Amino acid sequence: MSSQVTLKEIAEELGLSAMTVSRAINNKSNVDEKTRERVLEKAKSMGYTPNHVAKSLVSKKTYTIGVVIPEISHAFFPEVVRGIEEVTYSTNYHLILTHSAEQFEREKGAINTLRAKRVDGILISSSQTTDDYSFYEEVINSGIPVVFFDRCIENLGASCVSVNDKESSKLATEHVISHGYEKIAHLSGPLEVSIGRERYEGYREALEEAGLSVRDQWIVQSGYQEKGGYGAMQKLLALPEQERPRAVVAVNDPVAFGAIDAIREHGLSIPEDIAIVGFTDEVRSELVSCPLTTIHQPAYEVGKRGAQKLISTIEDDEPVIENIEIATELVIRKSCGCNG
Amino acid sequence: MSSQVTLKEIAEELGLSAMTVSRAINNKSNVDEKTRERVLEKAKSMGYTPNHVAKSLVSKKTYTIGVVIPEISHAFFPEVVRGIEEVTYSTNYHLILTHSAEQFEREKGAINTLRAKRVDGILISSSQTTDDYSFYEEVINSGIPVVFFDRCIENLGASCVSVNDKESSKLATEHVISHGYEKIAHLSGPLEVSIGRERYEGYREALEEAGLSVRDQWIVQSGYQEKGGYGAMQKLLALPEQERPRAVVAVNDPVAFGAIDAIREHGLSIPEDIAIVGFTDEVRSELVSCPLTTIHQPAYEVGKRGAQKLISTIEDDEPVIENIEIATELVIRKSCGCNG
DNA sequence: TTGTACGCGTTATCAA
DNA sequence: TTGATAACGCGTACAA
Repeated sequence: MSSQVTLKEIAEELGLSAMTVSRAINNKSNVDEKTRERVLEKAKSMGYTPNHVAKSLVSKKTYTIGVVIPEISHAFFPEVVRGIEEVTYSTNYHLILTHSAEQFEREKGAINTLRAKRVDGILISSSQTTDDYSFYEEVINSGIPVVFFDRCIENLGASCVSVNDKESSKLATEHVISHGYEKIAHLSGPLEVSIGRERYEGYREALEEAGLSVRDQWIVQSGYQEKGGYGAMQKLLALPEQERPRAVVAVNDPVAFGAIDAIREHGLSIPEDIAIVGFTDEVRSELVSCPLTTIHQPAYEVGKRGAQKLISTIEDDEPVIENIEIATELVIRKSCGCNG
Repeated sequence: MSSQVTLKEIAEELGLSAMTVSRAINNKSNVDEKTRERVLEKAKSMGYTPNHVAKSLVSKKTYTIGVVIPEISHAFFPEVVRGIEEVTYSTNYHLILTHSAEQFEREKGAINTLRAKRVDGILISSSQTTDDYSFYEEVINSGIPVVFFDRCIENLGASCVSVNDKESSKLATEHVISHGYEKIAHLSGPLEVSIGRERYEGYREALEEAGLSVRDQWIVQSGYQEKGGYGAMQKLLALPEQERPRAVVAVNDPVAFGAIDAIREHGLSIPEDIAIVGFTDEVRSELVSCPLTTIHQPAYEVGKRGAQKLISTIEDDEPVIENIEIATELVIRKSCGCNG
């Protein structure tokens, strides 16, 4: 923060008070037109830039929101950020981007610093290692507007924007079932986080309603990353052949890709030996050698709605807390063996 | 910015002065141990969060840097942001992300607000519609540390982190030439922006050194996006058949993808009828139906080095201004017809 | 060890 | 229309 021209300096140059200069620059009505012109000219020639830090100190408003993202590498999130950015841009807010790398400690640190920076609100997608809800409760109770997106913690008094995870997961699973598969495994996220739990429940419900057995050994925690998917799939492949699943419902696309690697390394092919469906529909999904059947998640829309909800929570006198669900779409490609 | 607990309030509760509380919280040595404990406990129970806005006003330091990105949708940039974030995280800075959508006016607005927010420095990748260097000059002369990345404006007194664009482009072009192609077109970025100009020059030099003619009609401005590549390629395809190029060097991968669409729609195939090389090596490049030969640009590294350079510019007493070039790699796939 | 005074750049308020 | 004063929350410099 290099030393900058201040209102006072402009005032001295002009033989005015800082207050008048302030008024002129902020287009207040009660300034003589000539005075205003003199001030504006001088301000320009001196290279004046208003100091928002000082403004924020008195106004208690920073026009900045914090965004907490668990994994920048997951292609879903940059799209979300694009949606957020579009909204903040048009509403004159700015966005501080933080990244928890799926570590709750890092996430807590980020949130605390965002609070210290007095952002006007925070958009959070919680990390997969989240376990301490009381932290969120404190944050929310402190009065700072919070909106969760994608990975939500509900019933904490904060709004939430996500897709209809459970239904979507159920739909994907039903799709697999309807094509005759019976031995269906699930690579799941941590069940503490909304998307992990809901997608698991969708999978489970689909199986139960179809009268298929839900076997514990077919439900393996994979986390949300490729590596986790790879490892989890290896566990499934290590099962005796007759106990091995014939289809896999993955919690998201990266996990599905990891699983696909494991399946191939095992000498099996997709979808002939094992069918697989994902959840996200990221860039790679339609391009990989066996295009992935998956749930299309409108990332941009999630970001946009999340940002809109946060900003209305910030600005409205009596903000409504709500869970917003955004519709997904089942995209049928080849990996489920139901098509082409 | 909800109303928050202040040092003064804690002090009143405890019958101390705000100063003592401040010292206790900031771990200064000259505080009685018992007092410190009382303060810390009270601060915690009252939910105190330090106010960085007030701190920044005094210290003239925000521990925040601004990042200006031309196009979030281009997969290169989220990777860059990941690199930046890694550095800011480990150095205790934060990152305000702005997006110019390739519009210079929007970029100027973003930079001005970042200055008003008193960020400690700005990382800029300029938009393709940039035409007014005097704006950058003013910004840099105002004393705020600036580092350009990827799309650089040189000789303005700011450091720059980019890949060796000219050499890389030359290398890619030479590769095409070495496989017998002679009619080689270039889909170029705006020549005002460093990468546009340098990649063009690399292309041109390669042709000249090989004794091939550089024909104006084979050099078409495409911008940096898919759509631009599509349109530019259509112009080339509209040429009389014998004047039509047999190979295309695209300024980046998105443009190459756009061009590929145009070529296919024209009923031609790649690489048989027209060969093409890109520049970026983004996620999709190896996955598309005809994998793209391209220059691998280490995006994460660019972000990391850019952030490091910016932060050292901020913190060093006598910062060195330099152009940092990061090495690329030619990745040979199928689209150039030279392989597999 | 603790406290007081002052300033950071700005604006709200009241007075001239 | 303009100006003086105080306040926002904190830390430096000095005094007690």
